[in-house]
Amino acid sequence: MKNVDWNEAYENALNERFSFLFTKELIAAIRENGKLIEVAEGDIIMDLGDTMQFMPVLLDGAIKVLREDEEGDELLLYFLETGDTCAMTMSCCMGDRKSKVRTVAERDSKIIMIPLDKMSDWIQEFTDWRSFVFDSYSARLSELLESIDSLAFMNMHERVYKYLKDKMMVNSNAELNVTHREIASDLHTSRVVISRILKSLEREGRIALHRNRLEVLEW
DNA sequence: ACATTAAGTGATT
DNA sequence: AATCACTTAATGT
Repeated sequence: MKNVDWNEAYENALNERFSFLFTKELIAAIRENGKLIEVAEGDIIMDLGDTMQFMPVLLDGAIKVLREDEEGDELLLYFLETGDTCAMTMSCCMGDRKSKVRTVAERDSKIIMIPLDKMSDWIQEFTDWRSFVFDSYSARLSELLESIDSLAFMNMHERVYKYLKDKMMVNSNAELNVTHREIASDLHTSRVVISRILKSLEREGRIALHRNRLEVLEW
């Protein structure tokens, strides 16, 4: 995780990706106040208990958001994609400033960090910022409900397949660099169970298996 | 050649 | 679906 300076390429990316969402004035304010960071795949961006000082806006890449218990067992909540922001930070603005989730870079990503003290100002000042914040909050809530549904109503077989499809979507790649162990950890089950399910998906011709890698053939 | 790590599988609960 | 126990396969040193 490293800080980078704004340059033309980043400004262009900001303009391109957000011009249909944000006004010129807001984009200028983001450019003025936002700090840029780059993270590499696998980097932990925020961990449990970390104090939030910035609201992250994903400029490029993908991030996975995980819950963790005392023993270190994880559960994937959802993925964030370009243009998304973290709902945890928003709840932090309303009181508790400690993160209750862990965020890990799913792939190399670029993030704009907005200082939290801008949040309340901007919500009053820019209607487009206000919509963005509330829309993001509601989108994250929907995703959370979706993950509760899959946890409560889907069997492991379906959950694994959904996981693969989601992962494929955020990486825009049908080839996934992932181990059985990692999937097991994200879905909070054992490696053996994942291996068996993946094997049966392979027999159905829906995926191809390799070491440290698998390919989704049908979706 | 050897160690380490990932993945496959039968048996049991 | 989870766990154990063991095997096989791939990869690094």
